[in-house]
Order: sequence, then structure tokens, then C-alpha cells
Amino acid sequence: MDTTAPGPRPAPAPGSAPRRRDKAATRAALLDAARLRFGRHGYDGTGVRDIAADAGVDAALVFRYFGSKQRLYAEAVRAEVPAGLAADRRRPLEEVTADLLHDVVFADWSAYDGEHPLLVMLRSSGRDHVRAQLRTRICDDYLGEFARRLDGPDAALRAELLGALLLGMGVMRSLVGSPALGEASYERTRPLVDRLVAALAQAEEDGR
Amino acid sequence: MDTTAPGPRPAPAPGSAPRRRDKAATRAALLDAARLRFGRHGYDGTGVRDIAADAGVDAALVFRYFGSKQRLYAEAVRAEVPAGLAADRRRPLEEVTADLLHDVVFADWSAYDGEHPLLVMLRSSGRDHVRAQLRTRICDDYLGEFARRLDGPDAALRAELLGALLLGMGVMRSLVGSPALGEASYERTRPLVDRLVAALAQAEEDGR
DNA sequence: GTCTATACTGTGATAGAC
DNA sequence: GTCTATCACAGTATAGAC
Repeated sequence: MDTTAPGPRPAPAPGSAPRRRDKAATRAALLDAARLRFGRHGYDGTGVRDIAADAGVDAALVFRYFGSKQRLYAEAVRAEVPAGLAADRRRPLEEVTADLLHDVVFADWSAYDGEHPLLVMLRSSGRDHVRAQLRTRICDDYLGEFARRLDGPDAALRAELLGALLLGMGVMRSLVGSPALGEASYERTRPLVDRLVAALAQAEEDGR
Repeated sequence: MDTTAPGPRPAPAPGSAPRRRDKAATRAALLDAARLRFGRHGYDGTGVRDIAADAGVDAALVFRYFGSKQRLYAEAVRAEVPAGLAADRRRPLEEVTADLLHDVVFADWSAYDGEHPLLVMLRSSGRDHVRAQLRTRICDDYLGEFARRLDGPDAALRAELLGALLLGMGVMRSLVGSPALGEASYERTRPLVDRLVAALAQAEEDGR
């Protein structure tokens, strides 16, 4: 495991707030460090000691404040799904998917080392508790309203195909590091995605 | 799929029957066990002792035969990309993508606990050596010929979008366990994918 | 009350003696 | 080929210093 930040306690730099003995600040520091570490190295690749060292506190505080590594993970990786992304039925579909594209694929989630929390979780999908969290967030939070919008017999399936496309793009960019998608801009990618979304929306009209 | 390493071994002397303690057989058993374990629990969640126990041998053999856990992983997870998937320029595009759909998303890779090796690797993408392997296999092996087929300015990007879609579908099915895609059949899914592929191929004709 | 030191128990990879 | 020792490090718990 990563043994960066050794030593007992690097004295706080002059000017930085000497945050000692502040419960809320320590909790927040632990969460920030956890996001970064979990994002970079996944659940198993991260130790509570590393996180604590990054936050400048002792590892025991993880258990004091969060109970377990697992609960720390769950809390660190919880991010708000942008409210109303798919909620407003009056917005055109491409606009909503464009927002999703921006949010999931192109946004810079610097708190998670540049990756969307969902992609971060993907890396730890070997753990059952992570899978469950993932499924809920993707299928319910992100795609639920979508499925209701695209009605028709295959609505749920088509909504998940849309999710697969966006998620896959994020995976290609962040986890795989593919060249074209990695360098492409949001502006250049959007028309292609729009076209795909249109094809998906249109599919409800013909019998299959 | 079975990579029974065919080393040029001399045949045992006539009369000496025992096929137990066969180097090649032990190696193969270790590889099989490794595929299953790595598939189920990921790189970090798997111990060499588990693998060795599954194979019925001692853990030290892993190091004797493969040098390290990391090299065992690399070898276990290497699977042949179906030759000629995208190679034949005369096959219609939808046929080729349908093959990919079947191979990546719907095939039952029972040797890997039901998941395509690429998805298995995704779970371990926190490790740099895994990422490098991933990128090569996806972008070069699977999508390279594709990009050459779809010519036009955005060819590489569109090829990667196709990859993203298929990969994302696999992710939704295997790693996330999404309900609709999880239960959908290949036959029901294919027309939707065909439509998306058509939209992608068609995009080269209009200016963006 | 907030935090640190340290110990406990399990398991990881690996080396070297049989 | 196998067994066992080793040694680092994981998650977690507790006791007590500030």
C-alpha cells in the first residue's frame, strides 16, 4: 500500500488553520481524503491508515466517526444526483441527456480524482455492498425517470441502453483511458450522442 | 478458450503411468482456478492461497510457475479476441457488431464466472498494469479495425462510442446487475443495438 | 470530548529449507 | 515439488494522553 505521508504528524504550515480537536473538520478531512484514495485505488487498494494519514489524523478516528471502513466508503462515495436532471417533462430529451453526458462523462469530479463517483464505485464492484449501491443509484436515481418518459414496451430496456452508453463512455474515458474519447471535447461529442439518443427514442414507434 | 499450455514436453517413459504431478496440468489448473477467483472477487479480493487451494496444490507453485501474482493475473485474464470479428470488410457492419454484442455482452464466459474478461479486468482497473492491458485490448484488438472501417473525420471517436455502448451494456449486465438488461435476451436487444449502430455509421455523412 | 499509541488477530506475498 | 518461516500490513479495539 501507499506509504506516502510518513512521519507522526507534519506540523501544519504557517498560515493554515491549526485544525486540532475539531470534530466536524476532522470528519470532513477524512471524507475528502477517502474520496481521493478510494477514487484512485479502489476499495481494496485503499487502507484506512492511508486515508487517516492524508487527513493528518490517526486511523482510529475512522472507526470512531464512521464505525467501519465500509461505512466510510459508502458515505464518501455518496454524491448528489443533480436534482431535476430527468425530472422536468417539458425539457427536450436531448437536453436532458446532454446534461447527463456532461455530468457523468465530462465533468471534472476533482474531489474523486477526476472520476465520477459511479465510475469510482464500478472499480469496487466486487463487493456486494458496492454493487447494491451502484444499482440503486444508476437504475433508480438516474434512469428511473427516463424509463417513465420513454414509454412503450421496451422503455426500461431502452433507458438502460442509454445508461449503458453514457456509463460506457465514462468507463472508456476514465477507467480505460481510450485515446479518442479521452481527448474529445464535450462539444464535439454531443452531436453524436444526440443522434444516438434520437435513434433510441424513435425506436418505440416501430414494432420490433 | 482453454489455454492448455502445450509445452514441448517429452512423453513419460513407457510403463510409468502417473499423470499426477504433471507440470503442465498443474499450470492449467492454476490458471483455471485463477480465472474463476479473479472473476468473482477481483485482483485484490483474491489471494494466491485461495487459487492454489482450488487447484489442489501449494501456493508456492504460483511463484514457481508464474513468478508473481501479477503475472498470473495477466496470463489468466488473457483471452483470444475472436479472430476476424471486424476483419472482413465484406460483412455488413450490423453483423459484425451483432457478433460483438454476443461476444462481449451475452456470451456466457463460464470460465470467468460468467463475465467477459474485459469486464473482469475493469474491476481491477485501479492497477496500472491492468489499465494498460485493458486499453490495448479494447482500443487495438477490438476497435482498431472498426475505426478503419468507419472512415471520416470522427472515425476513431465513433468507433469508441460503439465500444462504449457495448462495454457499457456489459457493465450494466454484469457489474451493476441492472434489471432490464439483465433479463433481456440477445434477440430482443439486437434490433435496438442495430439501430444505434446505424445511427453511428450514418453520422459520417453529415457535417457535424 | 478529541485524539494518539499501541496491541491484537488475520492474511497478504514470498523465500528458503526439506 | 512441498512445507514452513517470515515479515509486512490489513482492519479493528482499547487505554489513556491532551
